Amino acid sequence: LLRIGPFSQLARVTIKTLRFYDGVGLFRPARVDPQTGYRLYSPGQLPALRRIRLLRELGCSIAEIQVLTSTSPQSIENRLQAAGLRRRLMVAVALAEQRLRQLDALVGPTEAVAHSSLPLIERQIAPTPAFTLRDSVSSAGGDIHGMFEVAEQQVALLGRRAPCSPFMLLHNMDYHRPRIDVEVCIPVQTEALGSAGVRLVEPIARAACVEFTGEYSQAPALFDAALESLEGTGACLAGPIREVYLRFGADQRGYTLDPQCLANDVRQYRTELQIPLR
Amino acid sequence: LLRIGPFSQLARVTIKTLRFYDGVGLFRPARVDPQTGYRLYSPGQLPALRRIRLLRELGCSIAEIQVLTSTSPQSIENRLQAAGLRRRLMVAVALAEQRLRQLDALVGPTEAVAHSSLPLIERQIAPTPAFTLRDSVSSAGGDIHGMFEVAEQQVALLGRRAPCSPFMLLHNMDYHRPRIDVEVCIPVQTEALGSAGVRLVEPIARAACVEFTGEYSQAPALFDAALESLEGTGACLAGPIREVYLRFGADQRGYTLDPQCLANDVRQYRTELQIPLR
DNA sequence: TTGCTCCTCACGTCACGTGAGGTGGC
DNA sequence: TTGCTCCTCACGTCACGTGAGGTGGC
Repeated sequence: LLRIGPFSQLARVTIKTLRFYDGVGLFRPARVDPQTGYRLYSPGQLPALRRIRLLRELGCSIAEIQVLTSTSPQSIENRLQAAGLRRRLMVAVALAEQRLRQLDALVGPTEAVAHSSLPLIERQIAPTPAFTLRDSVSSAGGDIHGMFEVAEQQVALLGRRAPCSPFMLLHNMDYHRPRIDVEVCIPVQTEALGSAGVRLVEPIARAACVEFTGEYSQAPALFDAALESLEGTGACLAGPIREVYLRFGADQRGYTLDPQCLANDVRQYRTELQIPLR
Repeated sequence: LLRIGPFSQLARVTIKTLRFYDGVGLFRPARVDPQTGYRLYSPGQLPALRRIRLLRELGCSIAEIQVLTSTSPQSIENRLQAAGLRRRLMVAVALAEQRLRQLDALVGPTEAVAHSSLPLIERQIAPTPAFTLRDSVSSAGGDIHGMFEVAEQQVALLGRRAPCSPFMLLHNMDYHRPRIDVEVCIPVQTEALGSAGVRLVEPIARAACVEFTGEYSQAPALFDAALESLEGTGACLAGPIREVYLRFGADQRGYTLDPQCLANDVRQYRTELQIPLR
């Protein structure tokens, strides 16, 4: 059993949210220590909480979720309700897209400015087995660097490093926030699938790709420019954005990397941005 | 100058919202009667309010809108901000679509149930000049019938009725709400374009169409079924849904309709549902 | 006079977040 | 003992909505 802190990190919700859900009776801890009042959660409760969070993000109110999750999950009513959710979300998406068009009309024809010659290349990205570590970090600091250090050390212990570039998934698809939801990925050999922390990272059917040199802080602006230049094409974002580190710096404490992919000077760093489209 | 009530109807916002915006200084009435305290708005303020509402629906906070609308609308910062909005909305849409897929995965493969043989036909719909009347009405009552009566009477006065079926646009794209945003449309001859209340209703490049017989109350369920049966196709809702009244009842007070499109018995009503797709 | 609209002011709502003041565990 | 985590309780936030109690205009 986990205390509220570790459990909240696993579930990617705040402690405050867990206490709130306990208070309204939506999601209760597995056990409450009668001495201390500490809430204790079991990892087995994660799927239930994930379902609740999904429904919230789909626009359900707490009261609706109470109803949906209190009845047997296999009941027909439940499925019908789920169908209603589908419709609701489709409608929400359609309304959002309509507003997008209204916004474009309001701002006026985005002259040729944005459609400058950004060297966007469309590619397919193959599925990749990788050791991954996911966390919500400050977009400012060097937290991601630390995560890569830990991940490389773990892979070194595993002894199945694949000779490919490490990369990162940006799950919230948006650089412009104080905190971002990132998953750092170290490619490993296929045989390592099944080890703890290793998963098959999904392929991308259609990715718009750009490379850049130097500081990582350029990525957000480049991402914006890429989205802008896709404006008239009707393309939509279709999943987490990836940053692939072609040449980068590393501490190499407890592991060793191929010197070909390393650079001492930030100005020689080389990174590719991959934007999944539909 | 209009009092708050009529202005709120024109702008499709509540009186409470207008008072709230006045209170926080976001959107002020053109004049306030010093005697009564009555707020007086000019129709010329409508575009500004529409812009504010659009920004709200795009997810801007009141504070952000204050900043965006206080500077000159042509300033470069403003356009950049608008670009940021574009990104924000694209990201929101992508996240929503991702959740849609998660939902489908959660509910499990929607067996062959929904994909039953709904006779959906894809068609193009031509642009149509029409006299239109738009309002937010209760989805339960017969308010829409009343709107059609008024509209037909107006068109009779105009004397340019086109021999086509009247129809309705459901702007919120969702039947399942207490109040719906509808625009009733009476087709008129092209020459009537320019008369008050007459506009060219947009074409639909791709519409999924179904006809049904009898009570209008069947439309919501049919709409749901249509969306469900489109599930695997990747199609998205692309605009307001239309109901076309092929055969229907009418009071004909002050106007006369072609008997071919009329039915005395509800059971002989004939309606087509047109769902714009992308 | 009636019925409708408008006013202000205070409080409610929704899903949490913030912060104070205090305790438990290593 | 220190530093960290946890607790409760009360209040704050955001963008309005609700309702009371009262006035203006035809």
